[in-house]
Amino acid sequence: MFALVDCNNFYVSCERVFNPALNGKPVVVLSNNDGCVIARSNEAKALGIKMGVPAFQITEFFQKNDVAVYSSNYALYGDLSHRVMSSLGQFTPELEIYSIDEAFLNLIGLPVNYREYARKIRRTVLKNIGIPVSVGIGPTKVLAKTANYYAKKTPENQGIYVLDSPTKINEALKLFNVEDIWGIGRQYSKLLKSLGIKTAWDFTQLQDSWVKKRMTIVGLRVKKELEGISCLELELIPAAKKVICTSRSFGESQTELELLREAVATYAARCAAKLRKQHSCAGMLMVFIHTNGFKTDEPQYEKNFVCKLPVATNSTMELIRYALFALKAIYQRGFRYKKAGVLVLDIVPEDQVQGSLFDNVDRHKQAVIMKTMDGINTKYGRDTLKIAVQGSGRKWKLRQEKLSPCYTTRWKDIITIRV
DNA sequence: TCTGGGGTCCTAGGACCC
DNA sequence: TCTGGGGTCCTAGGACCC
Repeated sequence: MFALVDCNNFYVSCERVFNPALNGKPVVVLSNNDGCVIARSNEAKALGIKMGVPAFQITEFFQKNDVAVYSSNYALYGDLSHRVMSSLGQFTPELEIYSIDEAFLNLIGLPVNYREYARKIRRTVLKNIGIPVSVGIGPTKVLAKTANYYAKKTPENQGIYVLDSPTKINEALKLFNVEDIWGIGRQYSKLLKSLGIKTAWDFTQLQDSWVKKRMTIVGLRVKKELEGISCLELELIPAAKKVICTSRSFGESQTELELLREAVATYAARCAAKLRKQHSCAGMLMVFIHTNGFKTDEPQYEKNFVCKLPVATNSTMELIRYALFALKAIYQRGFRYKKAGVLVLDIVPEDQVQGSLFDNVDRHKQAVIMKTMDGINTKYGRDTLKIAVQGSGRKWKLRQEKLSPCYTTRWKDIITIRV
C-alpha cells in the first residue's frame, strides 16, 4: 500500500504558519515577478479565483474582496517543505519526495490500521510544522493519488481517504472524472471525452492495445495502476537532473547588454551551483533571451545559442565565460528584453568527465576555489562571494512587492514575541 | 505598467551503418 | 510492375507533472 501525503494549498499554508491572522481569510500567492496566481486558500477558491490568472487583471477584485496577496517566498516554502518531509520520514522507511509539497510513503510491512495511521500523520505534521496535509492511501501510486483527491475535496473525510478494497476502488473510479486522473492531462482528456469516456472507470474498460496505441506506454501504465496493478515504483533516491535551467523574467524589460550580462552571469552561476550540489558537470550550455510576447505592438525577438564545452565542467567562472560568449552572439540592440535564461545539459557525474589532451584549465584548482566559495556562501548566505560580472545593482531584479519575511532562513527575519 | 519556473518521458522520423 | 533485412543514434515535438 502507498500513501500520498499532499500539503493543502501549500504556499498559502506556509504564509499562514507565521501569520495566523490569515486563517479563514482569502489568501493567494503569486508566481515570480508577481505575475500569476499560483496558490489559493480555500476561501480564495470559493471566490472563484482561478489558478494561473494574471494578477494585474484582478487587482480590483482582490481589494474589493479583501484578499491577502503574497509574492512567492521560495526560501520560506523550501525550508518548511524540508521540515514536513523529515517529519514524514518518521512514518516509513521508504519515502519518495515527489515535489515541494507531496510525498509518497510505502506502507508495506507496517502492520497498522491505515485510517488510524493517516490520522497520526496529519496530527504530527500539523503539530510539528503547522502545515495541514491530506492523506490518500491505495494499492498503487495512481490510486493513492485518487484517494488523496477524495481526502481533500470531500470535507466529511477530514483529510483522509483509504482505497483498500475492490468494491471501494470501483465506486471511487465510477465517480472520478477522467481529467482528474494523475497522468491524464488536457490533451488526453479531450481525446477520451470525444469518445464518451467520462470517468476513470470508463477508462479502465478500454482495451489495453487501444490505450497503448493512442496514449503510449505511459497511458497504459496509468490504466494498469487504476486496475490495482502497480507499475510505478517508489523512487527513493532522487535521480540526478539531466537538464538544469535557471531563467527569470525581469521586473522591467531591459535593453542594455551590460545588464543582460549581469543577469545571464548570475543565472549561469546558479546553474553551476546546482550542478555542484548534485556532483555533476555539464558538457553543453545554452543561453536564451526574448522580448515580451504579450506586447504585440512591440518589435519581437527570440533567440538561443548553444555552446559545446570542450570538457564538461561545473565551475562558475568557466560556465559564466561561455554564457557571456553565447549572450554576445545573440544580443541585438534595439529590443526590450523581458526574459533570459541559462540551461546546462549533457550532464555527467563529476567523476566521469572525459578529459582532453588539449585542456589547459587547472581543474583541480577550479574545484578548490568552488568548494571554498560554496562553503562561504552556505555559511554566510547566497552571493556573499560572487563573480564581479554578476554586478551589484540588480536593476533587472524580480518584482516582489508583497514578499513576506524569510522567517526560518534569515536571522533578521526571525519573529519577535511581545509578552 | 502588469502574463512563472523547472522538470520528465515517449515516439516518429531521418540519418547513418552493415 | 517490380526494388532486402536488420540495426543504432539523434532530434523535434508532444504529452505529462508540480
